[in-house]
Amino acid sequence: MKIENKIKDTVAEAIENLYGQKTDSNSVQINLTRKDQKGDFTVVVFPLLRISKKNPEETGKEIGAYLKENMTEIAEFEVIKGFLNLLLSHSYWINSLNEIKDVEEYGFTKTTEDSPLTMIEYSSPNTNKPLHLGHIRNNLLGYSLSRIVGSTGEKVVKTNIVNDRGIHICKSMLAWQKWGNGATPESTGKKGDHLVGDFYVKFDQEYKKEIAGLVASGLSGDEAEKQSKLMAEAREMLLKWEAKDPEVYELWKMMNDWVYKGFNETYKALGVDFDKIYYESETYSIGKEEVLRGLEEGLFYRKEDNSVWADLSAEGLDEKLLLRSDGTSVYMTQDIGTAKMRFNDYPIDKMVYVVGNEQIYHFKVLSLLLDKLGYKWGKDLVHFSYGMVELPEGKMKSREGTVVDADDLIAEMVNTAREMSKELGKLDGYTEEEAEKVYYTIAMGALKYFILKVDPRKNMTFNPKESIDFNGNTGPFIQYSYARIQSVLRKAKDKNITVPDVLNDSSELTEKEIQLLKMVMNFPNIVAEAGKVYSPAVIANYAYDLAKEFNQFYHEMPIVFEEDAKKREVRLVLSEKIGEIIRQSMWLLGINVPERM
RNA sequence: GGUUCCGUAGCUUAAUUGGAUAGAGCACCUGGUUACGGCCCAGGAGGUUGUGGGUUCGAGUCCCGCCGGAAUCACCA
Repeated sequence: MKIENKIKDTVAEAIENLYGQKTDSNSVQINLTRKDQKGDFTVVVFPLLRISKKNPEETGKEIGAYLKENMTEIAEFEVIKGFLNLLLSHSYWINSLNEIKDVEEYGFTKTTEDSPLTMIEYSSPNTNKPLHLGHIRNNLLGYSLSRIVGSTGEKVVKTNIVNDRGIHICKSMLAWQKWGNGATPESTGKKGDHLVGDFYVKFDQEYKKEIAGLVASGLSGDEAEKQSKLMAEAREMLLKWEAKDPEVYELWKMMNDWVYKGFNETYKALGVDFDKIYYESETYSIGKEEVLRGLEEGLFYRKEDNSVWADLSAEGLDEKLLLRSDGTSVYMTQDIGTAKMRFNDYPIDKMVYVVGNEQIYHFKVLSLLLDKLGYKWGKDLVHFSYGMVELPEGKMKSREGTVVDADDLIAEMVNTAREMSKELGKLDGYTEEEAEKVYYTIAMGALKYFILKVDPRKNMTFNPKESIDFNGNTGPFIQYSYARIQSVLRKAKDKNITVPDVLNDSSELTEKEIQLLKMVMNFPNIVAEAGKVYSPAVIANYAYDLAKEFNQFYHEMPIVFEEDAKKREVRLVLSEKIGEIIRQSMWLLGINVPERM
């Protein structure tokens, strides 16, 4: 049994014995003791005064005395201002370490056949431009979430919905036809997604020129947009695409393939992957069918102009368009279709959408619609929304060219990591290839950690320079701490120091060692917490605290050079376990740790 | 204007879900350490937790009103 629960039970028992009233042990409030106070666990006595009818000091003392009497684990207690602080014995801590030291994947819950299945959708790119910093946040959050949820005992399916159709893609295609001169990724040496993105930009430029010309000839802005020939051509192309016009369709396939190749490179560099990819071009027609089914069942209604709507005013929302008057589908229709396909493919218990917070309203509506259409997870689907990524210079705006390209950013991070590592020269003896791998690990650790450590809901500012710092609350600092532990363990091995299977529980522990053990044993709670609130940031902050605490310990006392064998053994086992937990924590964030750096 | 989210030190952020004196990092200033690795330690400065009320033994956290910022409210995706 977990010690927290044992304390709770015993407190309940104490109350019954002392004051003659039964209490639910779950209502007993217990926390880890604040760092600046003596003690390990704290029982909050205020809520118990109602029962004891005595002052906080007295109540705390009576309960404390009872606990000490009845629990061998408790060595001392102290009551301060209504808080009962309990100090556990050294042998308790060493025995706890004995219990967990050989447990693999400590803190993770294994999935079984009957585990619930959660599907996590993330990434969801458009195929008309390359990925940028905003997508990076999405991908990292989604991937980390899938690992966290998967470690709390749930089955996870990672999925991606690719927005591979629509007017925006026709714009790129049209620009390529008009001004591309047959350019291909091979002929230009450009990554496919970048090449297509260039034509998307080209379209926008030419379109603006055309509008400016029309306005100069005396039209108003609105009229000019209506009269634009370019836009008309793009729309015409979309209609041809929907009609599967062979020429348009082939062009669409070819350009999308270029983009996918490019995306796959970026995904690989980011270290993310998917179990199942859906394409909007395959789901939008299913969405239409679903909407028509809903229409037949009287869930939706048709307006005079033939468009189809859902009335959500009873739920406090507006009317929502589901099919245009010309019968074509909108964003919502496609998401309904995708949901249906997924539901057919997997026995989904819970659906999580990792999508930016600008779409909160959309997902509120989607949830209601899916519920109406009879999907059991529709009502409580989770829209994991996150804030924007900004730069120190200000907001990213694609029109103003201040977007940070994902590939550029990754390359820049690797360069910085290489320069810094070379200066420090700890990789002497590594081959070039091995060293490159380490640079990459550090670069991605910096990038990923910096983005994942902040509360997802908040808008964040990405500062490349700060993120790759080796000190402070950064990924490389944690990676460094891990590498340092491995270095200590190697040293122990060199000196032929071994540890017994079971540590002797009679040795004394220092404050620092106990503090570290407490943190180690709190790891399972942290994982559970992160899974519950869907927050990689919880893991990130924990990993940092643990690394920092270890570094203090490392500084304060010798490990390998400790003369007393019993002490040395405890410290080695503790160090090894902390190394494992740092590795696991970083793994949950999708970050690798190097043996040396 | 309606709805939703956010507001903590110069900057980036945390706070065990309502608990003790709001805790870190970066940057800045003193000093000390630096056996296993760049670490680390002590101290200084920096906070009316946007603001005013309310609930509570107890509020950064819950409720209400303001102020500021963001997003959204399309036959765009």
